[in-house]
Amino acid sequence: MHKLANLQLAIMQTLWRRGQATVAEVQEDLRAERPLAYTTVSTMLSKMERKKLVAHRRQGRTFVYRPLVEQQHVSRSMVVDLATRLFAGNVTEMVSHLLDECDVQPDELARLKAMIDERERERGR
Amino acid sequence: MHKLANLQLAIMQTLWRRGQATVAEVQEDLRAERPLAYTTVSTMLSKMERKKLVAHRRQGRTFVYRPLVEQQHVSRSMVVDLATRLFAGNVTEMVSHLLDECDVQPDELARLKAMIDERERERGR
DNA sequence: AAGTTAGTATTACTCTGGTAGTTCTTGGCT
DNA sequence: AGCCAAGAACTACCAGAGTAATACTAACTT
Repeated sequence: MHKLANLQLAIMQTLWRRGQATVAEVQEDLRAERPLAYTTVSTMLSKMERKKLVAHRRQGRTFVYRPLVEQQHVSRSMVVDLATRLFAGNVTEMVSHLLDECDVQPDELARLKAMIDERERERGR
Repeated sequence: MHKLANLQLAIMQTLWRRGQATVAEVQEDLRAERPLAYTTVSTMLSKMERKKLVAHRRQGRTFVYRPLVEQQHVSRSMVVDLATRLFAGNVTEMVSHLLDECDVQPDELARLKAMIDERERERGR
């Protein structure tokens, strides 16, 4: 069960997006949102490596990191975890809160309904 | 923006459910899921009081705690926070993951669709 | 009145996440 | 060959969550 904290998740996001990245690249990607010292990113990546979230290989003198866990996997476990802790797994309530707060576009709603129909059909069989 | 960690959220849940509670009651409620020393719960409540999450009044020699933040409020901010951090606010994706993992009953799906229809109607006007 | 006990107050310790400075190393350039 | 700079390694520090033992206090019981 992988549950990532704020910064660690942000770092994983850039690794997922790029496939792999050096410390400098991760730092660059995060700069706009949160400007961090080079060594901060580096330290974090080391800690994440200890936890088997990422791995690195050498390329010349620099390290190139790659993710070891899948985005899908992490997303799911975090979403489910929150749903469990907040609503005892009551999905409807969770979705309700989601729709309340983020104001969702009509086409988004349509897509959602389509998705649900899909599931219903699968279930029905 | 209130973002509660694991135990603190669990404690809030019991306060929300009961309206108010003593340390002993909270401890009892949590016992099944996580057996904690009386003083652990007590310490935690003190810390939460410093953060204005709860308040207490005396009743005889014992403290009765009550929540200072609303469940709705906390739920929403935590859900939205996660949606933002995981999916850049893409609600559909979040719901998709939700439905993937928790396997949802048909009547639950129906209720979800109904809810979406509701929103569509509101939006349409 | 004195002792037991339920409960609060105090203190302390560990772990993880986050942040970064300082030092060491080495590859590339002149 | 020797220097320079980029990057890794090491060390350190703080805050917050979680966990609990110990010390103190006052209420009830006999």
